[in-house]
Amino acid sequence: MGRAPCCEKMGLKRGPWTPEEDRILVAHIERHGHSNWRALPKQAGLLRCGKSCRLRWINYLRPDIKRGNFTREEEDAIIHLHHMLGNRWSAIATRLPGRTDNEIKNVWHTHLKKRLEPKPSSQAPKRKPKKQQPEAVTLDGPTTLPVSPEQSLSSSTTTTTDYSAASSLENADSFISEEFQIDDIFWSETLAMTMDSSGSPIETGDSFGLDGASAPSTNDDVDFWLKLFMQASDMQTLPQI
DNA sequence: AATGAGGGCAACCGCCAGCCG
DNA sequence: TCGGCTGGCGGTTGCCCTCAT
Repeated sequence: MGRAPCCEKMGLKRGPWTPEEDRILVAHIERHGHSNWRALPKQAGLLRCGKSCRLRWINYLRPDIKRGNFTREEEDAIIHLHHMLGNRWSAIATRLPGRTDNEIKNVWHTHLKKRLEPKPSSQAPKRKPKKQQPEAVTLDGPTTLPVSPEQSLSSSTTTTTDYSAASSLENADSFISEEFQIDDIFWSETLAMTMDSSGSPIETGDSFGLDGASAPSTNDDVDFWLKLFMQASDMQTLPQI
């Protein structure tokens, strides 16, 4: 299975897109669609490779892209979905309408991963957050992970980073919006709903690591967590997750 | 005011899987 | 069945901006 070259390197522009290129790409896609990314730039008169066009469209120009800072709910959703799915950013993105895998990946690496890392108490951040919109959450602040006793579903296993981080986060004393707390009641109800017919909890497996290589071992596991999370979304009055 | 450090994010790179002739 | 082509994905890079000194 030979590998096609990404694009013809010669004569193709790289780097940031100009407003004019954006306009051309959007106009072309609106008129003709994007049935063939490879042929698209030539048809549209763009000196870009098809991959670049696709990326630009998907990550930036698509009309349904939601711009702006991630909300607390979205960040919590990412944390939770990442716990479920690992580094499957596209899968996570499908659960967050308007957000792209690239964006989620960036947010994870720049904000959320740090947030979950245990913070040495003696090391206060030296810099203020770069920018904050009014509705934006404090990126360095604590989060409200849906941690509960029922996480023994997987706590009997060798989960490491997330739970320690979660517990440290739980100990944080900064403001946490009550509205988005997921408490024991939630877990009791949700888990009760996800019992199988025999009344025993669905086996969740033990492979929800962070490295992607240890993603859920079966589709059933993923389905379980996705179902669980969607139910959580319904119950927590989340606007859209 | 200058400058170096660090963070954020758009874009690129390389691999993989599926489709099709 | 095989091999080429394409779209899609995750990892990584590098530029630009902000902040601390």
